[in-house]
Amino acid sequence: MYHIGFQRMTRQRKIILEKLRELDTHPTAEELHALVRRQLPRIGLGTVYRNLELLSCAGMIQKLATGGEVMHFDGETKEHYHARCVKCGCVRDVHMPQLSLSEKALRAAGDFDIIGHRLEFLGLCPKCKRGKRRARGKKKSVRTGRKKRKRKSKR
Amino acid sequence: MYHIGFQRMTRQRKIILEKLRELDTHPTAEELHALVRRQLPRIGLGTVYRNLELLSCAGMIQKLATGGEVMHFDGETKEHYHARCVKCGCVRDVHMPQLSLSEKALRAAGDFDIIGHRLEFLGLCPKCKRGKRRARGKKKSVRTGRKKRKRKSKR
DNA sequence: TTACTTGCAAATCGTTTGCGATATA
DNA sequence: TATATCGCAAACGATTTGCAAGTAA
Repeated sequence: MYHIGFQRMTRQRKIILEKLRELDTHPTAEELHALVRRQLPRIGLGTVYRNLELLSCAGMIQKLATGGEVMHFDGETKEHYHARCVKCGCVRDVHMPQLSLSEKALRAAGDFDIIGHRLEFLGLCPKCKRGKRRARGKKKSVRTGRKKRKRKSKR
Repeated sequence: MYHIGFQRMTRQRKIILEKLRELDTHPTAEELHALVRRQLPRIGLGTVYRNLELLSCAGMIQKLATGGEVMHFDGETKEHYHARCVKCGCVRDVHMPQLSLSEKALRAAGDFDIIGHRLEFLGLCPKCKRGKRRARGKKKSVRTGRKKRKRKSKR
Protein backbone atom coordinates (compact mmCIF):
# COMPACT_ATOMS: atom_id res chain seq x y z
CA MET A 1 0.00 0.00 0.00
CA TYR A 2 2.92 2.29 0.55
CA HIS A 3 4.83 2.62 -2.68
CA ILE A 4 7.93 4.57 -3.39
CA GLY A 5 7.69 4.24 -7.11
CA PHE A 6 8.16 1.56 -9.70
CA GLN A 7 11.08 -0.33 -11.14
CA ARG A 8 10.20 -1.02 -14.73
CA MET A 9 8.48 0.92 -17.44
CA THR A 10 6.27 -1.81 -18.77
CA ARG A 11 4.25 -1.56 -21.91
CA GLN A 12 0.99 -1.28 -19.99
CA ARG A 13 2.41 1.38 -17.68
CA LYS A 14 3.64 3.43 -20.60
CA ILE A 15 0.38 3.25 -22.52
CA ILE A 16 -1.71 4.09 -19.45
CA LEU A 17 0.43 7.16 -18.85
CA GLU A 18 0.38 8.22 -22.50
CA LYS A 19 -3.38 7.86 -22.83
CA LEU A 20 -4.02 9.77 -19.64
CA ARG A 21 -1.69 12.56 -20.66
CA GLU A 22 -3.16 13.05 -24.09
CA LEU A 23 -6.61 13.49 -22.58
CA ASP A 24 -7.84 16.82 -21.37
CA THR A 25 -10.65 15.07 -19.51
CA HIS A 26 -10.29 13.33 -16.17
CA PRO A 27 -11.30 9.73 -16.61
CA THR A 28 -12.15 7.20 -13.96
CA ALA A 29 -10.08 4.02 -13.78
CA GLU A 30 -12.76 2.18 -15.71
CA GLU A 31 -12.96 4.74 -18.46
CA LEU A 32 -9.20 4.68 -18.85
CA HIS A 33 -9.26 0.90 -18.82
CA ALA A 34 -11.70 0.91 -21.72
CA LEU A 35 -9.42 3.27 -23.64
CA VAL A 36 -6.22 1.38 -22.99
CA ARG A 37 -7.88 -1.87 -23.92
CA ARG A 38 -7.98 -0.68 -27.51
CA GLN A 39 -4.22 -1.11 -27.55
CA LEU A 40 -3.92 -3.88 -25.00
CA PRO A 41 -7.06 -5.99 -25.23
CA ARG A 42 -6.06 -8.29 -22.40
CA ILE A 43 -5.10 -5.68 -19.81
CA GLY A 44 -6.99 -6.08 -16.55
CA LEU A 45 -8.74 -3.40 -14.56
CA GLY A 46 -6.57 -4.33 -11.59
CA THR A 47 -3.46 -3.50 -13.57
CA VAL A 48 -4.90 -0.10 -14.41
CA TYR A 49 -5.62 0.61 -10.76
CA ARG A 50 -2.18 -0.60 -9.68
CA ASN A 51 -0.44 1.58 -12.23
CA LEU A 52 -2.51 4.66 -11.51
CA GLU A 53 -1.60 4.27 -7.85
CA LEU A 54 2.09 3.84 -8.64
CA LEU A 55 2.17 6.70 -11.14
CA SER A 56 0.49 9.05 -8.72
CA CYS A 57 2.89 8.06 -5.94
CA ALA A 58 5.71 8.85 -8.32
CA GLY A 59 4.13 12.27 -8.89
CA MET A 60 3.63 11.63 -12.59
CA ILE A 61 -0.16 11.95 -12.49
CA GLN A 62 -2.78 13.22 -10.05
CA LYS A 63 -5.49 11.35 -8.23
CA LEU A 64 -8.62 13.46 -7.92
CA ALA A 65 -10.40 12.33 -4.81
CA THR A 66 -13.46 14.49 -4.70
CA GLY A 67 -16.56 14.41 -2.59
CA GLY A 68 -18.37 11.13 -2.26
CA GLU A 69 -17.58 10.29 -5.83
CA VAL A 70 -15.69 7.77 -7.87
CA MET A 71 -12.00 8.53 -8.19
CA HIS A 72 -10.84 10.44 -11.25
CA PHE A 73 -7.33 10.76 -12.63
CA ASP A 74 -5.51 13.68 -14.19
CA GLY A 75 -2.43 13.48 -16.39
CA GLU A 76 -1.57 17.08 -15.59
CA THR A 77 0.63 17.40 -12.52
CA LYS A 78 0.79 21.18 -12.38
CA GLU A 79 -1.35 22.44 -9.48
CA HIS A 80 -4.81 23.51 -10.49
CA TYR A 81 -8.38 23.23 -9.29
CA HIS A 82 -11.34 21.33 -10.63
CA ALA A 83 -15.04 21.82 -11.14
CA ARG A 84 -17.39 18.89 -10.85
CA CYS A 85 -20.82 18.64 -12.40
CA VAL A 86 -23.33 17.83 -9.68
CA LYS A 87 -25.51 16.00 -12.17
CA CYS A 88 -23.24 13.74 -14.17
CA GLY A 89 -20.08 13.86 -12.08
CA CYS A 90 -17.75 14.92 -14.88
CA VAL A 91 -14.72 17.02 -14.00
CA ARG A 92 -13.04 19.93 -15.77
CA ASP A 93 -10.00 22.04 -15.04
CA VAL A 94 -10.18 25.43 -13.39
CA HIS A 95 -6.95 27.34 -13.82
CA MET A 96 -6.68 30.09 -11.26
CA PRO A 97 -3.99 31.06 -8.81
CA GLN A 98 -3.63 28.85 -5.78
CA LEU A 99 -5.41 30.03 -2.68
CA SER A 100 -3.03 31.49 -0.18
CA LEU A 101 -4.02 30.44 3.29
CA SER A 102 -4.28 33.49 5.47
CA GLU A 103 -2.93 33.68 8.98
CA LYS A 104 -6.51 33.82 10.09
CA ALA A 105 -7.42 30.60 8.33
CA LEU A 106 -4.46 28.83 9.82
CA ARG A 107 -5.40 30.04 13.26
CA ALA A 108 -8.95 28.84 12.71
CA ALA A 109 -7.61 25.33 12.26
CA GLY A 110 -6.49 25.36 15.88
CA ASP A 111 -4.07 22.62 16.85
CA PHE A 112 -4.05 21.05 13.40
CA ASP A 113 -0.89 21.51 11.38
CA ILE A 114 -2.24 22.50 7.99
CA ILE A 115 -0.16 21.28 5.09
CA GLY A 116 -2.48 21.92 2.21
CA HIS A 117 -6.00 22.29 1.00
CA ARG A 118 -8.39 20.90 -1.53
CA LEU A 119 -10.74 23.22 -3.33
CA GLU A 120 -13.36 21.96 -5.69
CA PHE A 121 -16.06 23.87 -7.50
CA LEU A 122 -19.50 22.43 -7.97
CA GLY A 123 -21.73 23.26 -10.86
CA LEU A 124 -23.46 22.14 -14.00
CA CYS A 125 -21.55 21.11 -17.08
CA PRO A 126 -22.73 22.45 -20.45
CA LYS A 127 -24.43 19.19 -21.37
CA CYS A 128 -26.36 18.86 -18.12
CA LYS A 129 -27.20 22.55 -18.22
CA ARG A 130 -28.90 21.92 -21.52
CA GLY A 131 -31.28 19.56 -19.82
CA LYS A 132 -29.74 16.21 -20.67
CA ARG A 133 -30.35 13.94 -17.73
CA ARG A 134 -26.88 12.42 -17.69
CA ALA A 135 -23.98 13.49 -19.84
CA ARG A 136 -22.28 10.20 -19.11
CA GLY A 137 -24.11 6.90 -18.92
CA LYS A 138 -24.13 4.72 -15.85
CA LYS A 139 -21.93 1.75 -16.54
CA LYS A 140 -22.62 -1.74 -15.33
CA SER A 141 -20.56 -3.66 -12.85
CA VAL A 142 -17.30 -5.21 -13.95
CA ARG A 143 -17.50 -7.99 -11.49
CA THR A 144 -19.15 -11.33 -11.90
CA GLY A 145 -22.62 -10.44 -13.08
CA ARG A 146 -24.62 -10.81 -9.93
CA LYS A 147 -28.31 -10.48 -10.37
CA LYS A 148 -30.92 -8.60 -8.47
CA ARG A 149 -31.50 -10.41 -5.25
CA LYS A 150 -34.93 -11.78 -4.43
CA ARG A 151 -34.77 -13.21 -0.97
CA LYS A 152 -36.84 -14.63 1.78
CA SER A 153 -35.80 -13.53 5.25
CA LYS A 154 -36.71 -15.38 8.40
CA ARG A 155 -36.20 -13.37 11.55
CA MET B 1 -32.34 7.50 -3.36
CA TYR B 2 -34.08 10.80 -3.79
CA HIS B 3 -35.74 11.77 -0.56
CA ILE B 4 -37.68 14.86 0.23
CA GLY B 5 -37.67 14.33 3.94
CA PHE B 6 -39.24 12.05 6.47
CA GLN B 7 -42.73 11.58 7.91
CA ARG B 8 -42.23 10.42 11.44
CA MET B 9 -39.84 11.33 14.18
CA THR B 10 -39.07 7.86 15.38
CA ARG B 11 -37.17 7.07 18.54
CA GLN B 12 -34.11 5.97 16.59
CA ARG B 13 -34.19 9.06 14.39
CA LYS B 14 -34.42 11.35 17.40
CA ILE B 15 -31.58 9.68 19.27
CA ILE B 16 -29.32 9.63 16.21
CA LEU B 17 -29.89 13.34 15.74
CA GLU B 18 -29.39 14.14 19.42
CA LYS B 19 -26.17 12.16 19.70
CA LEU B 20 -24.75 13.70 16.56
CA ARG B 21 -25.63 17.21 17.69
CA GLU B 22 -24.10 16.88 21.12
CA LEU B 23 -20.80 15.82 19.60
CA ASP B 24 -18.25 18.34 18.45
CA THR B 25 -16.47 15.61 16.50
CA HIS B 26 -17.55 14.34 13.11
CA PRO B 27 -18.20 10.63 13.43
CA THR B 28 -18.56 8.06 10.72
CA ALA B 29 -21.81 6.12 10.46
CA GLU B 30 -20.20 3.22 12.27
CA GLU B 31 -18.91 5.36 15.11
CA LEU B 32 -22.32 6.92 15.54
CA HIS B 33 -23.93 3.51 15.37
CA ALA B 34 -21.75 2.33 18.26
CA LEU B 35 -22.76 5.39 20.28
CA VAL B 36 -26.48 5.10 19.60
CA ARG B 37 -26.41 1.42 20.40
CA ARG B 38 -25.81 2.32 24.02
CA GLN B 39 -29.40 3.58 24.10
CA LEU B 40 -30.87 1.30 21.44
CA PRO B 41 -28.96 -1.97 21.57
CA ARG B 42 -30.85 -3.51 18.66
CA ILE B 43 -30.55 -0.64 16.18
CA GLY B 44 -29.03 -1.69 12.88
CA LEU B 45 -26.26 0.01 10.97
CA GLY B 46 -28.59 0.24 7.99
CA THR B 47 -31.05 2.28 10.03
CA VAL B 48 -28.27 4.66 10.99
CA TYR B 49 -27.27 5.12 7.35
CA ARG B 50 -30.89 5.57 6.28
CA ASN B 51 -31.51 8.20 8.91
CA LEU B 52 -28.31 10.08 8.28
CA GLU B 53 -29.29 10.27 4.63
CA LEU B 54 -32.79 11.47 5.44
CA LEU B 55 -31.62 13.98 8.03
CA SER B 56 -29.06 15.44 5.67
CA CYS B 57 -31.65 15.70 2.89
CA ALA B 58 -33.84 17.56 5.34
CA GLY B 59 -30.94 19.91 5.99
CA MET B 60 -30.76 18.98 9.65
CA ILE B 61 -27.22 17.62 9.51
CA GLN B 62 -24.32 17.68 7.07
CA LYS B 63 -22.71 14.87 5.15
CA LEU B 64 -18.96 15.31 4.82
CA ALA B 65 -18.13 13.35 1.73
CA THR B 66 -14.61 13.51 0.49
CA GLY B 67 -13.22 11.32 -2.19
CA GLY B 68 -11.84 7.92 -1.42
CA GLU B 69 -12.59 8.42 2.24
CA VAL B 70 -15.14 7.15 4.64
CA MET B 71 -18.12 9.44 5.02
CA HIS B 72 -18.30 11.63 8.11
CA PHE B 73 -21.31 13.42 9.53
CA ASP B 74 -21.67 16.80 11.19
CA GLY B 75 -24.53 17.85 13.45
CA GLU B 76 -23.75 21.50 12.77
CA THR B 77 -25.61 22.86 9.75
CA LYS B 78 -24.18 26.36 9.78
CA GLU B 79 -21.74 26.71 6.86
CA HIS B 80 -18.14 26.12 7.82
CA TYR B 81 -15.08 24.36 6.53
CA HIS B 82 -13.25 21.31 7.74
CA ALA B 83 -9.71 20.12 8.21
CA ARG B 84 -8.93 16.47 7.72
CA CYS B 85 -5.93 14.69 9.20
CA VAL B 86 -4.01 13.00 6.41
CA LYS B 87 -2.81 10.30 8.78
CA CYS B 88 -5.83 9.16 10.75
CA GLY B 89 -8.62 10.74 8.72
CA CYS B 90 -10.26 12.57 11.62
CA VAL B 91 -12.06 15.81 10.89
CA ARG B 92 -12.31 19.09 12.80
CA ASP B 93 -14.13 22.34 12.22
CA VAL B 94 -12.49 25.38 10.70
CA HIS B 95 -14.56 28.48 11.27
CA MET B 96 -13.61 31.19 8.82
CA PRO B 97 -15.62 33.35 6.47
CA GLN B 98 -16.89 31.65 3.33
CA LEU B 99 -14.75 32.08 0.28
CA SER B 100 -16.22 34.55 -2.15
CA LEU B 101 -15.75 33.33 -5.67
CA SER B 102 -14.15 36.03 -7.72
CA GLU B 103 -15.22 36.95 -11.21
CA LYS B 104 -11.94 35.59 -12.34
CA ALA B 105 -12.54 32.21 -10.76
CA LEU B 106 -15.95 31.97 -12.30
CA ARG B 107 -14.53 32.83 -15.69
CA ALA B 108 -11.85 30.18 -15.24
CA ALA B 109 -14.59 27.59 -14.97
CA GLY B 110 -15.51 28.25 -18.58
CA ASP B 111 -18.85 26.87 -19.67
CA PHE B 112 -19.63 25.33 -16.29
CA ASP B 113 -22.32 27.04 -14.25
CA ILE B 114 -20.74 27.22 -10.82
CA ILE B 115 -23.20 26.90 -7.97
CA GLY B 116 -20.88 26.34 -5.06
CA HIS B 117 -17.58 25.09 -3.82
CA ARG B 118 -16.09 22.72 -1.34
CA LEU B 119 -12.95 23.63 0.54
CA GLU B 120 -11.20 21.22 2.82
CA PHE B 121 -7.93 21.68 4.64
CA LEU B 122 -5.45 18.87 4.95
CA GLY B 123 -3.06 18.52 7.82
CA LEU B 124 -1.99 16.63 10.89
CA CYS B 125 -4.15 16.40 13.96
CA PRO B 126 -2.48 16.95 17.36
CA LYS B 127 -2.38 13.24 18.12
CA CYS B 128 -0.78 12.25 14.82
CA LYS B 129 1.57 15.21 15.04
CA ARG B 130 2.86 13.76 18.29
CA GLY B 131 3.97 10.69 16.44
CA LYS B 132 1.17 8.30 17.25
CA ARG B 133 0.71 6.12 14.22
CA ARG B 134 -3.07 6.28 14.24
CA ALA B 135 -5.16 8.49 16.46
CA ARG B 136 -8.17 6.29 15.75
CA GLY B 137 -8.00 2.52 15.60
CA LYS B 138 -8.93 0.59 12.51
CA LYS B 139 -12.18 -1.16 13.17
CA LYS B 140 -13.07 -4.55 11.86
CA SER B 141 -15.74 -5.29 9.32
CA VAL B 142 -19.35 -5.28 10.43
CA ARG B 143 -20.39 -7.78 7.86
CA THR B 144 -20.44 -11.51 8.21
CA GLY B 145 -16.93 -12.34 9.35
CA ARG B 146 -15.28 -13.38 6.15
CA LYS B 147 -11.78 -14.67 6.52
CA LYS B 148 -8.62 -14.00 4.63
CA ARG B 149 -8.86 -15.76 1.34
CA LYS B 150 -6.32 -18.37 0.39
CA ARG B 151 -7.04 -19.36 -3.13
CA LYS B 152 -5.75 -21.37 -5.98
CA SER B 153 -6.08 -19.72 -9.35
CA LYS B 154 -5.93 -21.64 -12.57
CA ARG B 155 -5.31 -19.54 -15.62
C1' DT C 1 18.31 -15.18 -14.81
C1' DT C 2 15.48 -12.98 -11.47
C1' DA C 3 12.23 -10.53 -9.28
C1' DC C 4 8.97 -6.86 -10.81
C1' DT C 5 4.51 -7.00 -13.18
C1' DT C 6 0.59 -8.73 -15.29
C1' DG C 7 -4.04 -11.11 -16.00
C1' DC C 8 -7.43 -13.10 -13.68
C1' DA C 9 -10.79 -13.48 -10.50
C1' DA C 10 -11.99 -13.49 -5.75
C1' DA C 11 -12.05 -10.69 -1.73
C1' DT C 12 -12.76 -6.23 0.72
C1' DC C 13 -15.65 -3.23 3.08
C1' DG C 14 -18.35 1.09 3.29
C1' DT C 15 -22.88 1.64 1.96
C1' DT C 16 -27.47 0.30 0.12
C1' DT C 17 -31.61 -2.32 -0.03
C1' DG C 18 -35.51 -6.18 0.06
C1' DC C 19 -38.53 -7.99 3.22
C1' DG C 20 -41.49 -9.09 6.96
C1' DA C 21 -42.33 -7.09 11.50
C1' DT C 22 -43.07 -2.99 14.37
C1' DA C 23 -44.60 1.29 15.83
C1' DT C 24 -45.80 6.22 14.81
C1' DA C 25 -49.34 9.50 13.65
C1' DT D 1 -55.62 1.46 11.40
C1' DA D 2 -52.46 2.55 7.72
C1' DT D 3 -48.06 2.90 6.28
C1' DA D 4 -43.50 4.95 7.40
C1' DT D 5 -39.72 2.93 9.45
C1' DC D 6 -37.04 -0.69 11.61
C1' DG D 7 -33.92 -4.88 12.19
C1' DC D 8 -31.68 -8.11 9.74
C1' DA D 9 -28.83 -9.80 6.50
C1' DA D 10 -27.72 -10.13 1.71
C1' DA D 11 -26.35 -7.41 -2.15
C1' DC D 12 -23.74 -3.70 -4.38
C1' DG D 13 -19.76 -1.73 -6.47
C1' DA D 14 -15.36 0.66 -6.58
C1' DT D 15 -11.04 -0.81 -5.37
C1' DT D 16 -7.61 -4.16 -3.67
C1' DT D 17 -5.07 -8.34 -3.68
C1' DG D 18 -3.25 -13.54 -3.97
C1' DC D 19 -1.18 -16.25 -7.17
C1' DA D 20 0.92 -18.34 -11.15
C1' DA D 21 2.66 -16.94 -15.51
C1' DG D 22 4.98 -13.42 -18.25
C1' DT D 23 8.67 -10.19 -19.11
C1' DA D 24 11.90 -6.02 -18.46
C1' DA D 25 16.51 -5.27 -17.20
